[in-house]
Amino acid sequence: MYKIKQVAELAGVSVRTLHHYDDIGLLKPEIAPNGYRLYSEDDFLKLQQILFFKELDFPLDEIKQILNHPDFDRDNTLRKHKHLLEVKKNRLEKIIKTVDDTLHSLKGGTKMSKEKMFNSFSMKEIEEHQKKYEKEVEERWGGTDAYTESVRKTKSYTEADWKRIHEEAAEITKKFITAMEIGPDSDLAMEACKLHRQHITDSYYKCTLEIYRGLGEMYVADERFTKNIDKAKEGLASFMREAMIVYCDRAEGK
Amino acid sequence: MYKIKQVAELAGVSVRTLHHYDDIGLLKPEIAPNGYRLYSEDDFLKLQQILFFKELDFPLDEIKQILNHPDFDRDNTLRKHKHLLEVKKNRLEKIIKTVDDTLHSLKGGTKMSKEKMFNSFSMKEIEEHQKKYEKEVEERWGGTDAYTESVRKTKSYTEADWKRIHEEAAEITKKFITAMEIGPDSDLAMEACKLHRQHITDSYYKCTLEIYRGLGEMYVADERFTKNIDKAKEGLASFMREAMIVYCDRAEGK
DNA sequence: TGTTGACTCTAACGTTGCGTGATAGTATAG
DNA sequence: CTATACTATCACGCAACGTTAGAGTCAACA
Repeated sequence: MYKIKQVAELAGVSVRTLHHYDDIGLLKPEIAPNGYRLYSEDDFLKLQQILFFKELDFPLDEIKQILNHPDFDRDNTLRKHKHLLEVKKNRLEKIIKTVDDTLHSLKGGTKMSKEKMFNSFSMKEIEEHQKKYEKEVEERWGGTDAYTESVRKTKSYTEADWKRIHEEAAEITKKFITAMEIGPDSDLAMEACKLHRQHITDSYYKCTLEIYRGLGEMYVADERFTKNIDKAKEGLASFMREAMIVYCDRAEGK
Repeated sequence: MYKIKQVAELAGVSVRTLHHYDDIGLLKPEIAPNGYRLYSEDDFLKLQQILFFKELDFPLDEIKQILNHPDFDRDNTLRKHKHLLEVKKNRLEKIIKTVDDTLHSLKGGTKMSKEKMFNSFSMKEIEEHQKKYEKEVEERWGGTDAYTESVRKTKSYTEADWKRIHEEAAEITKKFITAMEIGPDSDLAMEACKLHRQHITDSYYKCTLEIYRGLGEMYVADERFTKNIDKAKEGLASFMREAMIVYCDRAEGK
């Protein structure tokens, strides 16, 4: 475990930066009995990810959304980083070329067009890739509006908010696990679904029956979701899907 | 001549950005009778320089200092840009390498050291080059303290301040030109030196006799200074140097 | 045991470079 | 003459910290 100054020095960031990341819920360390922050090895890995995202000019809010997402996949993310960094490098090479062209032009070469003078500064391509990245994250969340609402809502969440949300989620997971012993159409399973759906609506975005049904499918169709959910109990994702289908069918009068 | 929206679109910056650059005195266009801003071809060249500096993360205050400096040399500056951009590109390549190393580590490769995880993010080398750049600019200004005072002072100058300063400078130049007809040790030449030195002290930094003497030497030793000053009249730089030496000798009782 | 310097905490103001919105004047096309 | 687009200034807001202040904690030292 490391104290804050040690982390700052090893990572090349300031103590203030680490305070800020803690305050906004991006990188929250353990707290010692004396109130000091204590950072783990895993915190270092997370910090490295954060710095990769920062290098690509992602805003901290968005980095937080991505890193805190249930289906966050480090390998996949790193591959995307590499690609975006190559795009950024290409842009830099274009700017260097523009410097050369400008030098040549000043030496009595042909006059440069405005387009040639300025197009290398454009962030368009990088922003397009960022948007594609965001869209990919978004597609797992059930809809553009839902995603937007989620981002808007979670933006203002305090530490206390997050703590409560995570506790609620843990309680709901317990109910689902207990219901696994009974059946996906049991009263307990239905109650768990009701609470689950309500939790998503309260904390993230309005979860319609359509979205909820699609979410159940995703829990199984996307193995990253499955793997993450099954961490709590093997087979939980599959069970939740079944229960969610029953819940939605009943709610729709089927 | 171009209106603001045209410039914004051609250069890929926002109208607000151009307003801001006007407000802070970085890029000041002509004003049409109807109050609209009008940008010239030369403004485009200047804007391109600004974007090169921005790409290298120079603060706008500093860009302004550099661009408004009497010995600003576009060729030399572009060569430095190219070099700094290469340094920035090298850093990016190191970050890409770190991504690869991290991916390899995650695949069961050896555990990465903290140093290996974080050292590529360092801005140290870039900052060192920026400092070297700044120091070079600084060395032409007669001393570290003088430079610092100048930056501090000019930071808060308004448009009206700059206008007055430039008018004063023009009047002083006129006196020097008239004094060329008489001699470097004439009363008029001495008066011009007195006003010149006072002008520098009032507007930039405390100009001691030592600094003033050194400035005179520089006006001739550095051909960029010479070229710039001689724009007003051929041979003016050399004449000013002689007059400044006489002025300093007399002030020191030689 | 007390002192001291280093390190830690929280709080809050300041900085930079615009984005955004409001209000009002100017220009041009229909 | 009207509507729309473009222009002006003004001012608040934002993100991501830097910086400073005041106070608590810890370990080394006298």
